[in-house]
Amino acid sequence: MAAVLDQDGITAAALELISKKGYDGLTMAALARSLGVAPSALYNHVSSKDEVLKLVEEDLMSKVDFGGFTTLPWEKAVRQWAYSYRGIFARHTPLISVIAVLPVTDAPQTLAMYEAVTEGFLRAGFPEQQIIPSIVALEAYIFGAAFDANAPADIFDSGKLADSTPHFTSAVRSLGPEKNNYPSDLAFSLGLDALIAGLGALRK
Amino acid sequence: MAAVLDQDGITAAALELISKKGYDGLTMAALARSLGVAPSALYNHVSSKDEVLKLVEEDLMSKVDFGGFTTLPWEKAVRQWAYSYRGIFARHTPLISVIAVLPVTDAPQTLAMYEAVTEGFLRAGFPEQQIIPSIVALEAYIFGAAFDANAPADIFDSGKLADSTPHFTSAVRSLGPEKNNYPSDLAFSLGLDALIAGLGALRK
DNA sequence: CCAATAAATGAATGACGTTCATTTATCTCA
DNA sequence: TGAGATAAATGAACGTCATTCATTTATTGG
Repeated sequence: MAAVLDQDGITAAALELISKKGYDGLTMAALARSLGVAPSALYNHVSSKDEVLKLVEEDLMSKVDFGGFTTLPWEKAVRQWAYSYRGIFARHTPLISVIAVLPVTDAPQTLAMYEAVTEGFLRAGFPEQQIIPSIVALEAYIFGAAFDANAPADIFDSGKLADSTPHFTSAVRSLGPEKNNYPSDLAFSLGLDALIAGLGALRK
Repeated sequence: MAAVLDQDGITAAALELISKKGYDGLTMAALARSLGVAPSALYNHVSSKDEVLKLVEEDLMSKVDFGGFTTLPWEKAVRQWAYSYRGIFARHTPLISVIAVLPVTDAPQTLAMYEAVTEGFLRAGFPEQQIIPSIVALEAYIFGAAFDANAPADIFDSGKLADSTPHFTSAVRSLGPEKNNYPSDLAFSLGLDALIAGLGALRK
């Protein structure tokens, strides 16, 4: 029979569906409909919805910009990589719980990224044993920050409990003249600088 | 009618169910069964499963140890708080996507924690405007690290693609004589030290 | 040209969260 | 004491999912 479907097409359709309807809109039925096919037909090409998510994840990983590790000083390369990584996964937070625990075996794009980042760390003078822990720490921060980037502006509104949390409430107010100015970007930059400085000191 | 149920009982039952069967086992039906009640009875006390998750979250927040902020030097207090926070949520990662985006309004335990942490930062000499961004950065790292703590030991096994990722594969091997020695704890300590050093420099 | 195979179909299944009309027990107040 | 009013529990029913499977259909290779 004419191959209407394949994994690449499914991945592309899933990405488009996610961008239009979000992760709630990503159902096997909706995915099949967008491909003009019955839901059960998808199972000839993927074994489960989880595999669809893995395909999407790999595709996203290939879009993370790690090019700086061959052209820029280490600090700038890390910053560029981290911003790109966070920017992409901030719009795909439901994938983070999958990725963070997913073995890299048979995830070529993910491995390619790790290889490039590792090379960049080596070139910058990191001892080999420090590299993986450093990358893990950076990734943890990036994933956490990706969640943050989706927080509503009023996440720190203490509401009617403001009286019992005076210092916190005042600190929130101090962020700007407008109430509830959530500092996701400022915080990301602040923490990233700290991590870069602290990890950078591990170089020999 | 005799009040068989209330929010505290539901929260406690949910926590026990989670600890025994994990988050997959936390269904409204299972929760009701563990309370000796019909599923629909739960809806007299909570408006949705999401509210159950919020109740669980608040309960966990009350268990995070932020006591050091009144008794220890800032660095040690942050470390104690961060380890406690990560330790608790590492076993509750499905909640992280909820928390990270949940307004603190009407979350008294969460607010109490933020108030204590804010006070600790003030006492340590942080400018008011730097405090919330610093906390946000630390929390991002803690949440990301909580995911990490659940990664399987062989997450970095490059498998048959090892040949195309020589530097990365070698860096992973360098971590220990045994293959696939996942450095979640080492990485957490490394990144946390970096963050503490970097953020600590913001004190006046 | 036929048989093997890959792919698509549609009906069915079993979880799951949630709703709702109804029943049941307790509390309030005359 | 007794009669509402009310809070709480019930069980049946829904709609939405992911997933399975027997069956049909089209293509391909020997």
